[in-house]
Amino acid sequence: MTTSSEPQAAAERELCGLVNGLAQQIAVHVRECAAVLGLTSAQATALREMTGPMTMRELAERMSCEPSNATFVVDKLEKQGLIERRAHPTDRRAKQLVLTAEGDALRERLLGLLVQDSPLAGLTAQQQRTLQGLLEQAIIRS
Amino acid sequence: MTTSSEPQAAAERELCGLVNGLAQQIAVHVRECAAVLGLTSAQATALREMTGPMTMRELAERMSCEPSNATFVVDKLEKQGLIERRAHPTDRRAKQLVLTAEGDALRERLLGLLVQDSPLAGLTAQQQRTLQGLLEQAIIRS
DNA sequence: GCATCAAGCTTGAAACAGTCAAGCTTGAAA
DNA sequence: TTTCAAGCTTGACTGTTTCAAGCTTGATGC
Repeated sequence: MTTSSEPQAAAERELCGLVNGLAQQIAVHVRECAAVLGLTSAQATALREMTGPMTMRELAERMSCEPSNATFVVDKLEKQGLIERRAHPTDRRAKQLVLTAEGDALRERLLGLLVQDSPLAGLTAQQQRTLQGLLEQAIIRS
Repeated sequence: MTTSSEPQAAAERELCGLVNGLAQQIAVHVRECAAVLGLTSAQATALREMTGPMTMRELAERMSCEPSNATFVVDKLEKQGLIERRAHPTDRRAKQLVLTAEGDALRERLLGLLVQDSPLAGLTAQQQRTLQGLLEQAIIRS
């Protein structure tokens, strides 16, 4: 049995479960916020990652999915008039994605909703800072 | 603009993004570990939650999904000979899910893989304990 | 200049995930 | 025993995601 001989592994398992639980709660939260604005989860993720003009590939990487998937999601956002595909200024192969005025406004509303009542609201400002530090370290390392 | 007048909100946004990033990394990690064993993410989640015999409903709750979805996933696991639907000892309506010997062995391998190279491996034991405390508080509150 | 290969994006097919409504069997309670 | 609720399954449907294939364009080497 690895259980009794390696308590460290057991602790990591438990922590892994906790992070998974939090991740799931956040996923639900994102879906709910997105639904309020008439978006799906994937669309909300795309909108959230659109911090500025970028190419399809960049967006796909930020969403950690295939470019073909990004194509699908951007299609939907474009149909809703939230995003535009423009010609890339220097690379004629690439598209430059730009949020429209409505897209930008909706993005602001989305970010507001995401913060509100988030699963992290139960932590104090100090605790949030601590958590942020740990997360940054964990993410950078991997 | 809420940005300049509310620095607190900006900090929460950043933290929210970090948690989302970690959640995504973990999702990718789970998928990769599952793929090594010939499983999908949902199948791996089900296997991970099978800490012992339980009903379909219990499993669905642990996976935080609908029972019909659990039916779908258990079907796949059953086809692979990893899990069995038995008659429930006291309630004839319910099924009792039990891992087969192969299912149990695969579960052990999965848990091992999940811990290995997890996005949390970059933290010390002490940091992991701190993180665990914060996550427990965040999850309980919401 | 031109051939070749790689990069960026799209398309179509397919699998997977997830919800919802409807239906069946069974348990529990009036 | 009648009625209602619980457990599970099925089927239809939507959304997500991946993969392979194909097109255009950029970059590299001859």
